[in-house]
Amino acid sequence: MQDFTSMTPDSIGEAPLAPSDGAVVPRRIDFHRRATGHPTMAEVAALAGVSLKTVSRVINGEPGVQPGTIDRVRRAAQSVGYRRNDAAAALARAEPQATIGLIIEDLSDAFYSHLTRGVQEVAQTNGHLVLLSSSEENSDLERSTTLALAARGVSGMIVVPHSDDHHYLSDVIDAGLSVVFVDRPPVHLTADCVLSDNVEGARQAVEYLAQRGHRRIGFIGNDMNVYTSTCRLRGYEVAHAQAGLPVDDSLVILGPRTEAESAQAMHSLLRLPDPPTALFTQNSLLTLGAWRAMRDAAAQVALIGFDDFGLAELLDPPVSVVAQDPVGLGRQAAELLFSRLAGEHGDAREIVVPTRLIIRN
Amino acid sequence: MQDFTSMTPDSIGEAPLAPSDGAVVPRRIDFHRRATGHPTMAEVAALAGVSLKTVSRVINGEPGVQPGTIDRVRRAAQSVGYRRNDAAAALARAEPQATIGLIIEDLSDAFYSHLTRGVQEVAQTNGHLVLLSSSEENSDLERSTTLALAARGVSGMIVVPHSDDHHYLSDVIDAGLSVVFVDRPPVHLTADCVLSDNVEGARQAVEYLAQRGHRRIGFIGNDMNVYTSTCRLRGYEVAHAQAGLPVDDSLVILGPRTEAESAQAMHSLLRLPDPPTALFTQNSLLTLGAWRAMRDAAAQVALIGFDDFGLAELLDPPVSVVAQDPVGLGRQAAELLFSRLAGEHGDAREIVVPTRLIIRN
DNA sequence: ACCGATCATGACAGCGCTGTCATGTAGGTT
DNA sequence: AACCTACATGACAGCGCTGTCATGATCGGT
Repeated sequence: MQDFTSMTPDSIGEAPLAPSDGAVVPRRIDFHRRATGHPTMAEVAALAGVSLKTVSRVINGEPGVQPGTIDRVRRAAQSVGYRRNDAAAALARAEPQATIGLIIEDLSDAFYSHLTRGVQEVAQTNGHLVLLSSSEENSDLERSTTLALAARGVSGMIVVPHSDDHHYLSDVIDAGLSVVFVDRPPVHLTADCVLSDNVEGARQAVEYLAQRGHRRIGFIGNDMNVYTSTCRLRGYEVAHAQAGLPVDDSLVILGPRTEAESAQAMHSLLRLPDPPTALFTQNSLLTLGAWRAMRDAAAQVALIGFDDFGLAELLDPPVSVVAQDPVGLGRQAAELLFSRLAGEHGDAREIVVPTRLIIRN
Repeated sequence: MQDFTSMTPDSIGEAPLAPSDGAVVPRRIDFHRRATGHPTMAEVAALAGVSLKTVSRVINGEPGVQPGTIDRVRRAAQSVGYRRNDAAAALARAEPQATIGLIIEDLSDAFYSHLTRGVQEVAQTNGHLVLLSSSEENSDLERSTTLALAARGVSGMIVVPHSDDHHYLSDVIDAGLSVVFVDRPPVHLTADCVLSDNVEGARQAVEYLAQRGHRRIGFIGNDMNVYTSTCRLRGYEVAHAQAGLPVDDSLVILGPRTEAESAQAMHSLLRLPDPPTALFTQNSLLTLGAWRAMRDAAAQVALIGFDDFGLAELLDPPVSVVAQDPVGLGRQAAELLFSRLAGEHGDAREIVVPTRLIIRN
């Protein structure tokens, strides 16, 4: 402490000025520094009159440095606004940076943004940052973006997969990178994944309708290339089987992807000689389309949609839903990932997050 | 090409096995490699029988390598699943990684998730990834998270500021890091920023109401600590002035932050001896609260809310709004940031993104 | 007063990669 | 044949940092 005051002025004044032995002295060093912007540990060390390693010790809170020295280094660091270069630190430690990658389809979709929030939350508690990337429902982009994340040195990643084949990921996984899939399982690859209970959620909804006496229950869903569609249709079928109801194929419409297409599908259902008295829709877009069609036709059809959406309760009539828990999905996926990062080995796990039937009326 | 086939077998078989000069040979190297996971350029080089630098040339597509060599290196890289360590590359180049930071308050808010999408889009086109961080409306967190991003070596960052003082950022900015503020301007700091046209948007809405003959127009808004509140209230006042209407303070309620509080505020307005015939609300949460209160009271009050929200048109009655363009805000902010990164200097710029009055009825 | 133990500190190599410069080789010129 | 000019390739230092080990100083014990 006491030699701090007597020492600092010298070291401060001296070290940074040093060059005095020639005219061709590379001022480049100084110049270079400006390019990167940040001051380095070496500069702090020179300022504080200690070795680089001692600065490293202080910055990282390692023990075995005298209080006086700590103080001196801290002040020097303060005075030049030093901040550690995490990338370099990670490199030297031969470990990945505290960052996890997240690949989703479309952030403007509420489902994904909530999922992202869940991931972000858990990442933050674990002192990690989230490197975000959007696949825009494009398989090539998903692939390249995934590999880009891997190259960026993330510790692990969470993927909402879109492409049909995640084989390309096995290299990355073999190389020690943990990957957790969420919302849909990986294809051609076994890996951790976190899913909504699609079959059961759909089953419950349709069961509810059946219990209320409905015998003709329609289904509007995407085409069967989408994993969730398949599951939710299965739930619909299971519920029928359990209720002893036959599935009438004319009530099952697969294909619509937009709200308008769904509305059209609903109109065609309503025009049937023996139209459905209830309807189950497979996602919120389709739900909304069907709802519109019902409203326009002033039809009295009981509706339950998969996936909740804002204001569903404020519509007239309000919309009952099978609510997923996107934030929970994200959280669980992140927690699973961090448990892997913490060294938990063992077989790939599949976590199923329950859904909740919300009847609004 | 032709010497490739004759050469590969040798080099492949030989190089990795090399150690044969002692018993104490550090197998640790091999061990270490497994820890990081990824193979390195050195390994690819050994495999291909070339120098590390040549591998670097091939991987980075630098010119001046013979086609045959390129091929050999490519195959070697393929065979071990090589992927470059971007962090190390960035370090060696003494430049930041191709990553921009984004700090927002809450991803589960549609406004922010759309904004994020805009940023993400532009980042992707520019070959950058987005490092996401949430401030959770907590100033300390905003501060620490911002500095964490800076330490992570982002090229620049986009901030939706929450804290009242961004002075702490000036160090970072001085160090050469570009920062763009979005949705709200920086405080105690001049820097680039991208804003919605809050005053004008609000003014237009209130002007519209006034033109429709309304003389008593209410206002429900947050307290005045929030930048956007201030602006939107100003727009309300300006419209009154232009229409020659007095502002009746009993019609202006500041403070509500939740939907319920807004509903309460609306109820109290309706109980006034001379209640408003129209209402302007300052954000979608407050809009919804007021709408609920109006519906519950079966009151006939013309409503325009700032900020659009999903399904506003499906409500009964539908809700007119001043729509912002959150994706556009994000895009513009990112574009401004990239123009800075591209070397565009000059004074701090302020970009104002227009709003759009959407009358639904 | 001597010796090993304890402690604070520093020197140095190396993380995985790139920039710079040196080296060696093949081809063309006189 | 001697020379110069590309050109392909490699050796080496260094980006900013950390781990390991060495060094010198300080201390108590006998």
